[in-house]
Amino acid sequence: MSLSIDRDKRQAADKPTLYKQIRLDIERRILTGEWPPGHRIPFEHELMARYGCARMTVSKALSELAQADLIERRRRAGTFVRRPQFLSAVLQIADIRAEITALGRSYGYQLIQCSRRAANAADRARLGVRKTGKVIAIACRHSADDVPFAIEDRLIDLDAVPEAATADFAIEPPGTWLLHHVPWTEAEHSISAIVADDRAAAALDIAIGAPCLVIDRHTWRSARTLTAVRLIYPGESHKLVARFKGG
Amino acid sequence: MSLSIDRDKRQAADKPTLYKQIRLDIERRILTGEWPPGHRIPFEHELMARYGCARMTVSKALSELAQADLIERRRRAGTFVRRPQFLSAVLQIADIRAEITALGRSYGYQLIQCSRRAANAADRARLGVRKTGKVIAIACRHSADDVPFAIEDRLIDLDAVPEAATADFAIEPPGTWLLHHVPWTEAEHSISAIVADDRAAAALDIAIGAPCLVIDRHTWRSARTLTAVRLIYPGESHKLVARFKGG
DNA sequence: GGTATCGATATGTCTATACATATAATCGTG
DNA sequence: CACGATTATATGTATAGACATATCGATACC
Repeated sequence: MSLSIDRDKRQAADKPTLYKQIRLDIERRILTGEWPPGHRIPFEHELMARYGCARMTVSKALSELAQADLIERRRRAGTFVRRPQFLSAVLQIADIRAEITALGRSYGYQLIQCSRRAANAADRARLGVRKTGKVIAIACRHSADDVPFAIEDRLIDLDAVPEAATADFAIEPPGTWLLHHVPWTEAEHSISAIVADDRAAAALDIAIGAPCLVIDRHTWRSARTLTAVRLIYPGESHKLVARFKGG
Repeated sequence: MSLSIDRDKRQAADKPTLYKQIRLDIERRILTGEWPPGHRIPFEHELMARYGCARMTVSKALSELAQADLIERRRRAGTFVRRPQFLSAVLQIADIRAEITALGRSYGYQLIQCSRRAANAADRARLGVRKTGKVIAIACRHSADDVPFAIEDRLIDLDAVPEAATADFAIEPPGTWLLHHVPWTEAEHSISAIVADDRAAAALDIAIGAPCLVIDRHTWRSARTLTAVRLIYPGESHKLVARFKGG
């Protein structure tokens, strides 16, 4: 009673289970435009009949498609193909030490400067806080195979992260320490390009005026600022790569 | 370019069902580091006992976490916490026209050059294809409120996207046309920084040597290259912003 | 016309059970 | 010991049935 299902011919990788066949079949119809955005997908009981299976099985296929944001399910109304999504990229950025070691290169770290002070006006502006308080200001450099990889300029709000007072940033990079000790709930990246000034050029061993990629990252826990960091990478040697799926 | 970003929104007012509670509970333990990468999550039968439910219920929770790449499940061995993606941002990138108009600014578009030709060696390398075939090469400029916003340099594989031959890229930007006519399954971004050469400087009305942000985007449908595009933005006036949640 | 109620309906969650399948661990044999 | 065969086990898929829940539409009421 089950009717034949077109199999994806370009990859015969894993064994097709029924719910995966259903998922791929629907996915194909959506991606080819046969079922355009807004189209109502057949009801679960219709799909049960079409594929000759139990409702839980089609439900599993549809749930995965919903989790992948390809379709939208509404009680009583039915299941619908979602509006075309914008390109959506998952940018995965490990901390720098993990990133370099993951590449199989040796990681080097030099603390350039680390001071503890009462937040001045510039610090407060950068952290986006109003009250005065204590901060730690850190400048350091990361290198891969002894070649400068990035320089880091960081402020940590000591009132929000009091444990940071006990950390030794001469040994462990602040980014790594924070990731392992401080849970965060929100972050914001701002990526831009600058040309190297004399300080950056000297630290990165590049020419003044060379292009650099800049990541400004601000991290919060429940609306409370934890840290603000600026990372400067040589722009020609470094790339941020994001690979993703969409439809 | 203020590529806008928000992260998933639909977790807020969910009534806690059992499987969701289980999922959130495990998610929390992973994100707080209580269960670090490589840690073996309790077996399904242990979780059944802990939460007092059927195996299908914990299985559903674990399956969703596996689909989100937070955990890895191996038959006979168990379920393990994956190497965390420390920072992961969902960048939602509209095509440039939609982006500019969404900002309430007027969109302008100028086609600089458009030609159809047999792919030369450089084209094939850029598209990552072996066979010779026809391509469309396009250069154009996007502006917001009559200020240059970005320049675009694009190749379209005509064998993969034959419909592109009928499009009029003097009227509609190629990115917009593609987004509306060609479904894609995979894409890759590479973000880097360069300094403006004379051509970019002239087109963007900036100084030669000024920093620029570059996005190289490659798009596939089922392992078939569709298009490769390089977008160059003035680096000081535009930023890629990603805001997201995490743990 | 406007509004409150209520029933029908599609999805959402959960259970208990069954068998399939991949593979870590063990056992047996040369 | 080395190595192939066997077994135990955790996950993977599938089922039928039950009840929950959101909500569209119609009906009744003001």
